[in-house]
Amino acid sequence: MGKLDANKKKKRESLLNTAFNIFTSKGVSQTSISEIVKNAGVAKGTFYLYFKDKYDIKNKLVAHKSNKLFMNAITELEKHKGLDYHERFIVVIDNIINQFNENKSLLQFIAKNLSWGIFKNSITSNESDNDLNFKEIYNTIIDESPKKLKDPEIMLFMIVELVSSAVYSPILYNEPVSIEELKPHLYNAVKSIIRQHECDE
Amino acid sequence: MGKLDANKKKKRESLLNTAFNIFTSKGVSQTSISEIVKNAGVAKGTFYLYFKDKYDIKNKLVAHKSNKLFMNAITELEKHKGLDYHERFIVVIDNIINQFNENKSLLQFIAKNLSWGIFKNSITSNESDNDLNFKEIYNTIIDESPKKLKDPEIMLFMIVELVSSAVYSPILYNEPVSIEELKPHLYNAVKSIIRQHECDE
Amino acid sequence: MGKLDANKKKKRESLLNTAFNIFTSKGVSQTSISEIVKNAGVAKGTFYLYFKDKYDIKNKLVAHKSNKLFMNAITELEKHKGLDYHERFIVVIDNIINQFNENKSLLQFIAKNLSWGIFKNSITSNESDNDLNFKEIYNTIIDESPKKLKDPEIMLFMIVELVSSAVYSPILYNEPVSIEELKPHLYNAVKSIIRQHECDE
Amino acid sequence: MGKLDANKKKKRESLLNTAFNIFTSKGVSQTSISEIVKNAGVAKGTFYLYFKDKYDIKNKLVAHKSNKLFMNAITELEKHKGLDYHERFIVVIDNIINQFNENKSLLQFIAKNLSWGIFKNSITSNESDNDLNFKEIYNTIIDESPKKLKDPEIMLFMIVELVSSAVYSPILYNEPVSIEELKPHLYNAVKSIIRQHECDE
DNA sequence: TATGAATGAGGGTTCATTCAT
DNA sequence: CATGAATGAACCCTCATTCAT
Repeated sequence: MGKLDANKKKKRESLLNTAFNIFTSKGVSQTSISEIVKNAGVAKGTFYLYFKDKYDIKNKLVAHKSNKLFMNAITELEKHKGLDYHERFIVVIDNIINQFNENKSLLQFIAKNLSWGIFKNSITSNESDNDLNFKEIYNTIIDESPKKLKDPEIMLFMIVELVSSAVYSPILYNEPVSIEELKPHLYNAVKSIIRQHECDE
Repeated sequence: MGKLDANKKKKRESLLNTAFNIFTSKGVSQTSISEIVKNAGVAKGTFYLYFKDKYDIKNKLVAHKSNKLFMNAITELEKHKGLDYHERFIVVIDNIINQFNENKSLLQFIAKNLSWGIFKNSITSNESDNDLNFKEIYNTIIDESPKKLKDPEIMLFMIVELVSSAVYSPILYNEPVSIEELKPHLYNAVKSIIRQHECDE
Repeated sequence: MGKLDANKKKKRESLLNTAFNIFTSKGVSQTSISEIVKNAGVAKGTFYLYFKDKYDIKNKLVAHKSNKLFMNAITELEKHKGLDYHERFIVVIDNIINQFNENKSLLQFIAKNLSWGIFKNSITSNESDNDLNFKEIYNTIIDESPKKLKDPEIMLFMIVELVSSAVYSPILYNEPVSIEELKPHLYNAVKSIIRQHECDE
Repeated sequence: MGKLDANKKKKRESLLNTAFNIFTSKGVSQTSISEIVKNAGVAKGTFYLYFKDKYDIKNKLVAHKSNKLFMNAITELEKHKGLDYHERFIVVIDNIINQFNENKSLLQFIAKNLSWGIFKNSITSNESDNDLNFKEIYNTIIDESPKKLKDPEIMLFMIVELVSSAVYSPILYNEPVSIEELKPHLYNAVKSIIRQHECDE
């Protein structure tokens, strides 16, 4: 890679990082492109060499950040091969919650976009950025189950919605309880949702 | 009430109704005050006699609309005195879901604000608008239970989050399934969350 | 008319006059709205209260200025009731040429728009600004002729094109001759065009 | 000519052709250099190796295109040696009109610049492009006349202005009549202008 | 109270031009 | 010669807010 290409990459990265920081600190709609470029240390016109507009950079950030989020969770999962199905489920959820807990601005940024929409988009979209194959993950989760699952998609949907929605307030405001206090209840709820979708033989 | 007062009230109502319609059709951040007053048929300056800015009117609308939402659900609940505790819970949830289903722009408008935040705000805030006493409702729900509940607030929190999050996509996009298909699964999940919080004697 | 309305009119006039001056001194496409409002002594936003964009104000100026041009010529014509048809024709043309000669920036501004296009637009358009009825003038010119005219519209078209095109360079640059030197030749040419369209009986 | 020189010439030609196409399709002021180079398939910096700015390339195009226009007309004229003076005049005019009629974007592009200005510029300027000697043509036209002409320059001026102005609307919009309907009237007008400048002996 | 003309800061975007490669 | 990434001034336009009426 030549010096020029490296420089281009640096500029793009700088814009992405700066945009992420400002987006998380004051919201996307309150952020202006002027502010992004000023903080990124590039000229206004440069922004338009890399992104179409504010929403283009936002979408690329959402895709990029959530991709990393799931990648990390999958990596963690591979360390727990021995666990049973229900527990492996919890490992993934727990890892994601912990990532959010350690990086609250990440939570704030993708909270509104996470949940089912992201699964859908991630599976269908084929961004070059997107090196994670959600379809495969999805199938792996479903197929791994030792018992046959009734309506596995609905089950997964409800779990994703419950978790993504319920972690927000505890992590950010300790309301109504801290995330650590919530965890056992939440994981019990998840397990009971799974159990309800398992066919009895 | 004098004629003048009536006129005042009419202007305020007109602004609120118009703002709600435009907010739901094109989003809050895309709506300008100019557009609201033009459609409401009042002068620009008049807006500032009743509201501080766009976000003031938005917040008042959220409070007002969600208040009405719960009022309707409580009214419905009173028609089902005979049912047992779990079923009465479902009656409330079902009623709210149905309201959203029949008024999708309402869902879109308060979806992002509903969930636990609204309970909290509604309980603490003392808007003159706000004639519903959430605290009382909350206590009623908890106390009504025949069995003693462990951590009733966490239970309620998880139910509110699960329901408010999970209805959005099915109602608006039939994704991953229609709201009618989702309902039985969702209500089972709710019931099992309740069951987990009931103390065995 | 109240003080407010008077003020509004003054602002609008100021914008029109300023725009005309800048347009004629450096061309429409080289003129920015910023420059117009700065010289007119009003705020940028004010421009948009009165005009849609730069081309809106340009069109209104063209219509307004050419209207005045023809009005003056017609007024002059009424002083020469006794003259014969050909001479009355020349009176109108001569008057318009003299107006241009005394107001060279006017010539520069509407030269590109004058000619047949303006007749057409003026006849069809119904601007409230436009208090001159071109259709009527056109008919008057045609009907006044003592001899029957063949293809009167084509005759008029050629005269308008010849005159509007031929005066530009002599008035502005004295090229290839001064306008006064050109006049006799031009008027002879006009008369011979008319003569060719008169039916011999 | 070396391969490199050929390549240079090719780039320049590509820029000229592309610019002409875009200029005629959307107007000079609406065309950006970015668009020209993108369509010409060269880099942005390359434009500045050949032309000073947008108006430089425009002027070179006008000179080039009108030069070709007259060259073609002269070539045609040489096929009609036997005709008399008036008819040879008409042959030139007719040929130019036909060229415009077959290439309407050419008309649109040079219409505003054609007329007397082009004669003047073409005679005086000594562009390397400009291999046609207008001065010579001009003299030939004047000298060819069998009768002595009064003020031949004014005569030529009026003819050029009349023709160049009158063909625009008929060719592009068939207004007020088609160019074919206009031709006989126009040629009669031209002939009568010539006749008026011929000295009777 | 109610009005709406006026404001001007600040938004997004374009583009001619430069210059290191 | 040729490139195209980078620049930043300048563009058009919107809009929340004010204030004289």
